[in-house]
Amino acid sequence: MTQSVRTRLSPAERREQLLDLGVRLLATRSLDELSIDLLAEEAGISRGLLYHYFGSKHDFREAVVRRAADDLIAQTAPPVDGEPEERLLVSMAAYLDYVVANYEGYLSLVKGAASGNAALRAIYEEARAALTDRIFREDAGNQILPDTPAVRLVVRGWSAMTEELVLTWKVEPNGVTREELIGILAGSLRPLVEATLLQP
Amino acid sequence: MTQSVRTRLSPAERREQLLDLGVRLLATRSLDELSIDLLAEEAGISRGLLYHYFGSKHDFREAVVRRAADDLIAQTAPPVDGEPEERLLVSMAAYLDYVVANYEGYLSLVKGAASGNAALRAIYEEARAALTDRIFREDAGNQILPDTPAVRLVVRGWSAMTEELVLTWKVEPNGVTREELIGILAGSLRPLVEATLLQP
DNA sequence: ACCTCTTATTGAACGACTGTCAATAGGTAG
DNA sequence: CTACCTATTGACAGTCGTTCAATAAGAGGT
Repeated sequence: MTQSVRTRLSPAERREQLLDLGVRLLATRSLDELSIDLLAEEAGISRGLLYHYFGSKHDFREAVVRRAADDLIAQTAPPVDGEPEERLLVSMAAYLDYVVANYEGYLSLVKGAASGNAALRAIYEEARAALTDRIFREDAGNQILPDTPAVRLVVRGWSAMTEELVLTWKVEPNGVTREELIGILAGSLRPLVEATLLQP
Repeated sequence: MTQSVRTRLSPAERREQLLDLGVRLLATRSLDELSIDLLAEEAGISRGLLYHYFGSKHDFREAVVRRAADDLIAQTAPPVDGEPEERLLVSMAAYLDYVVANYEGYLSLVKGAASGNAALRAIYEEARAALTDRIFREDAGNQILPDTPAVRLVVRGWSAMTEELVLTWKVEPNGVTREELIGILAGSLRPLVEATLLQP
């Protein structure tokens, strides 16, 4: 991988190469093991060049995480037609399949977000908001999901539950099938909201 | 804070002092901002001494997180008598109050666990297992919660939801009262499990 | 083919931090 | 008061993030 000859790319190409490499490395290492040293060596460039394209290590990580989040949102876009319940099922399936297919990378995204950095957290929040806002949008007229603070809160909690369930199931399915899990995920939202609305 | 004179404590005392200081600092800084330098200066000792008591930075962090987790478990112990539903309510209230009172520290615990390190993750898992196992134990005879893989999975998800809701609510209550939140948390477990059992 | 100029790229240097270890000194037993 | 045990120190080596003046790749003009 060590490049003896200095190759000169256009800024756009180099930036792309470094971001792609960053996302790819995220599947093997965790976010804070993604050192400048490692990345420079793996890309066959000097450490200095990274600072030319991304101001700091944090900025680079932020760009990598943002790209990973964009991938997630793009690849789990819900279908535009069909019944609300059906679309929710398809959404859940897409999310589940994405996480299973990109397990390590997704884990790095989640960990990175939780790891304190405000910028990373914001990207993560944004991605999850994009996923849950779809649900409110899918429910035209807010018949299933009235838009109250408590319901917003519960939908957010349901997102966290979904994430936890999918990540856990990926590691230990324990006999639960993919279809069962999707059914549980999609089928739990309505009872949760109803239970919330029953609160005095 | 700089100690001009070298004070010699018994190993037990020094260990205790350092751990306490570590937990206290966790309320201000995040886990990976808890450097050896900072801690040594704050404690008025040399960096070397920290390595005498804890083999490495990771070991020290692990000890600090373990202490924080033990605190959480001890302070949220459920009452031994009363109806199951009532005990669940009291448990939830204790958990909520603990998180609100120790918000920053609890956040550091959660972040630390998510941050990749296997040892930290294990401590966190252990703490959460202690919290959820209580629920299964409270439900004598497993009338509400049959002990199946799917139900185990959902209870785990419900834990994640609970954590998310409490942390979010602490920052943005949005008009939801403490009692409402506790009601939502405690009242959501049964519907969730029932919806799960309905899955074909 | 050669030259020129822009700018992508380098590598040395600095500071902050983790980790190691032989030397030092506090306190206690005798 | 002395001697010994060991808690504690401080200096040193290695790693990593970050900066910046110097270098050379490659395109465009002649």
